[in-house]
Amino acid sequence: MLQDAIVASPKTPSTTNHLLLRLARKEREAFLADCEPVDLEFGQTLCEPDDAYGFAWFPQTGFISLMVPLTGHPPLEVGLIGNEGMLGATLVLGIDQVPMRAVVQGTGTALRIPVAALKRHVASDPKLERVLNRYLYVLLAQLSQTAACTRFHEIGERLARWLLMTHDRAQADHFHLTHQFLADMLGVQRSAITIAAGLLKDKRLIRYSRGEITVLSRRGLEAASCECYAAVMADYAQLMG
Amino acid sequence: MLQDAIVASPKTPSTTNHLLLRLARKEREAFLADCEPVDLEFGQTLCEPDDAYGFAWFPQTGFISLMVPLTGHPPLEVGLIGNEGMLGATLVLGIDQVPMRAVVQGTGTALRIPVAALKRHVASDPKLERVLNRYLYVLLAQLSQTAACTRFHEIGERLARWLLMTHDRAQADHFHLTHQFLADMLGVQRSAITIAAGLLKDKRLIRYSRGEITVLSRRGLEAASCECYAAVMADYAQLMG
DNA sequence: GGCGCTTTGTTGCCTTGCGAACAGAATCAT
DNA sequence: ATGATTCTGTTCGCAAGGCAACAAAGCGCC
Repeated sequence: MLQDAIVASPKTPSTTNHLLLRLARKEREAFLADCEPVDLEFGQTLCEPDDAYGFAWFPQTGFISLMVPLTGHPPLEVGLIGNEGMLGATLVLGIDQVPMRAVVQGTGTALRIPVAALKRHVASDPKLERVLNRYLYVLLAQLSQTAACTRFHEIGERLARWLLMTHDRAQADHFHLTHQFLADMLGVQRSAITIAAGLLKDKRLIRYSRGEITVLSRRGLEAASCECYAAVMADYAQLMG
Repeated sequence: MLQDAIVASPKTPSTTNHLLLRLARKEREAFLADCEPVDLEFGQTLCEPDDAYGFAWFPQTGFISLMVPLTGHPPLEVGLIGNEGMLGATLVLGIDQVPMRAVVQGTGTALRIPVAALKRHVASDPKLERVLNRYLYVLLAQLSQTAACTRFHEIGERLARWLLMTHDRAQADHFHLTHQFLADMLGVQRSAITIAAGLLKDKRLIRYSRGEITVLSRRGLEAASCECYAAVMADYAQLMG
């Protein structure tokens, strides 16, 4: 999978990022020529709130969490970005920063493009602008949905939703996540995750051991998750196609 | 105050909306010529999630809540729009809808402009585009902050924050809000509001009786509120101010 | 003045989930 | 092997806030 992303002839670099795949061939190639493949390493912080961006990132196989830090509390995850999206969507607004912290959450690769180059491409390719605009809208929808979800839905439902989102972005049935890590993402106690995960395990929806989680039944997880998973997917499908 | 908004010579209509006040005089006049003053009535629903917009609204003295409905739960408020902002910021992305419900929450007036006219002005006035882009960014910041706030902060802090936000937008020390209404906004029990409001009353920060709330000490409310009030204000000031 | 509606005050029970602590199991380094 | 570390399972007490019910007070309407 990593191969798909970076092994390509110099003339026609390819990508697995869904946003970039929407561009016309010619513009995509021009865009990719300005990109640089980089490794995303688990735990790496790509930016802090109000940091100026130097680059935008288009994940290929890795994925990135958007987190809101509050003093005196663990940071809360409010968005997840994989190869269906990008980090830096607000650049299309002409604002070179983001109000959140971005942390690599799944090791893998991404394409990185300097802000100036991105802006140049946006100015010259209406289709690119359109794609980024739409993605920004989806991000907005995701944020608002997540706000309500975090308030009202129970840990088990939220865990199932989160596993599904990760499953989509990991592009594999199997990924590394400890209970502690999940607790941090959802903003809950570690022991609450152990209990909720234990229930999912009992229902044979997932298997796990020492941080290695395997999804056994997507369908089951979808039934166990709150409506928010489907809602966000529907928004994405409606706008991005 | 209502007078400011709608009494103006036909040649130079004026506005109290901060976004529109940022436009150059000539463009503002052209913009206002396409606007229609409308009354916002408490409780009125301006749009539902995924509705197509017919208009964008620029509040002058009224204000509007953005709410996320979840099945089986009361809808949760995630954003508040007064004369510092607008309803329909996503139009600048070329998307004629919003992922949330918009409900009038403070009776007053707004300027309403048809979507097509707004787009025409955005295309011809880079300053307008810039203002709307920046406002959209602020909205994004507000959403993410609110998501974390709703998760972690206590009812008393959130109530104080919410009263401050309303105070700013009501442009008066006095407004109509029952405990039940506050409970719906914050997504909590009515009796929890009675208790939290009782504490603020004991501290002489507010006074209230049968839905009529008076702010006695902004400073005190700021101290009683969580960091989120200041954070959102700072974002707004940094980008718009 | 009396009736009824709305708003606020208060109480008690219950659930969820937090905080903290500890035990066992798997993995890793030496 | 053996000890250290990391991860998972489990427990207990506790606090915040949900849920429900009801009392009292203010206000408007006849």
